[in-house]
Amino acid sequence: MKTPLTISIQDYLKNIYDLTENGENASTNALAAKLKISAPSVTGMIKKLSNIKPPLVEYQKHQGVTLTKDGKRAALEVIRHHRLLEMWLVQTLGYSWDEVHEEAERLEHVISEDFERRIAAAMGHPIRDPHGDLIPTEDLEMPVDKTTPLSALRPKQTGIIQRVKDSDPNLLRYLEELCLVPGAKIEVTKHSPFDHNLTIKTGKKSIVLGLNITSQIFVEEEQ
Amino acid sequence: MKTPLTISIQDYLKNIYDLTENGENASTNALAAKLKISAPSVTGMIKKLSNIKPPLVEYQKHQGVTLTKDGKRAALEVIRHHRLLEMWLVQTLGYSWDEVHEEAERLEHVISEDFERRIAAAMGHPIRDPHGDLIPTEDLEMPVDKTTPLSALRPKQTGIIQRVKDSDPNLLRYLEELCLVPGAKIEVTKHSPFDHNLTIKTGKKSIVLGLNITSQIFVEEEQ
DNA sequence: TCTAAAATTTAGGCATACCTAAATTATTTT
DNA sequence: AAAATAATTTAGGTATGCCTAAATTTTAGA
Repeated sequence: MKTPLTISIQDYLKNIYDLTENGENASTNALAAKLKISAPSVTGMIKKLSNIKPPLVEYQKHQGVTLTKDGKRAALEVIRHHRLLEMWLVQTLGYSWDEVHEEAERLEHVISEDFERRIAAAMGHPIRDPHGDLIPTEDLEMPVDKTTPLSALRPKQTGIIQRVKDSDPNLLRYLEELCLVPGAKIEVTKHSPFDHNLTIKTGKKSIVLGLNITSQIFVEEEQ
Repeated sequence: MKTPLTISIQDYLKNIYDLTENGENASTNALAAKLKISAPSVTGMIKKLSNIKPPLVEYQKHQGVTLTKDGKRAALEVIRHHRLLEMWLVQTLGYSWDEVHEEAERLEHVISEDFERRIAAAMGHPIRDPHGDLIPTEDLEMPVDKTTPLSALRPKQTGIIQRVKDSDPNLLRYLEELCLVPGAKIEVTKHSPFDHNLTIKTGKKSIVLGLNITSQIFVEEEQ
């Protein structure tokens, strides 16, 4: 009997993908926090995912989990759905980039492969979603991200914003007001050594941004 | 504690709505057949739905169920989602009318009210879905259908196809080939009394249709 | 009207996916 | 290195929503 990829399982895989992108194992607690589920529940599901026929995760007690090839494919499928949907909602229904996440979060689990192909084609096979996150390709490869956190730039360096982490809708709304959105050209004009504040010039405006903001913005360096 | 409208419950309510549209109660077996679920499971769910705080169904043992006001509202909400989604999939993603049902069936349970409003507005608040089924209004009233089954028409009578029952995708594909789709003008030219076949003229073609087809097509009579 | 068939319900189970409390293992601090 | 703390797992439970088999009720036929 094949284990169906339930919505719960899809959510686990997607979040394990996120937590293991840096190369580390996903810890039980970190997963529990991301999924807003108790740690014992996570342990239970992890065990299950590591024991099904083609295992979806690699698990050693007390060591956290990583995705297997199969698990990674399944995770990228969900992530592709999510990011295509976000782009679709913004482009065709006028959602703003701070509103799309929740809607895509529910739709991602129920759309067909046919639907996925249709919206991808209708949008001309976009590379990034509205926040600039890279969209896994149709054959489920994750493109390599070559951007740098804005926080790493220093005065005189310039770049184009490619991506903003979409964790907080309020931050997104704030950045939109400041026109700090993907595509915007920026130049760092000042760096404050102790608080890590950066002064950014975008268009005609100059703005001072703290590290908790500049670490969420990723740019493609120019020159 | 509020009982959440789970996907299962939404499916029950929607199907009870269908089965009770004629004024009769929905029988356990009929519901089980429509939902493709065993009869005992249906009995169990029905009992639950009739016992929750504002009951969603009215139930008497061995008598079948009807929807309460609350149940009807919830059912119409799901049906509105379904029909708006079908229209939207056809209009914006090029789905054909025989393909949309399945996709809408899954999406209907997860879209937000915001999403509903956006697609309704984007399409100019359509009255009917691609099969001609009436779409419940935003305040969840079901418009009155004034169409007649094609099977009730007799020679010389003419009409415009408004609706085709969407139960069988193969029938839909067949009718599409014959251009018997909502909006098509037709004229009945012959009636065979014993087999109830009707000969229909549409455009330049004449077609003979059996009762199992003409009873699935609904027209607005002219003159 | 009585009986056979059909419809429905009761009884008892199962899988999924969550929970809390308690036990265990790992890590840090002193 | 022992003790304190943190992370994780085990144990035992719950709600949902489905199942089959058996009992019961209703309906319909002779």
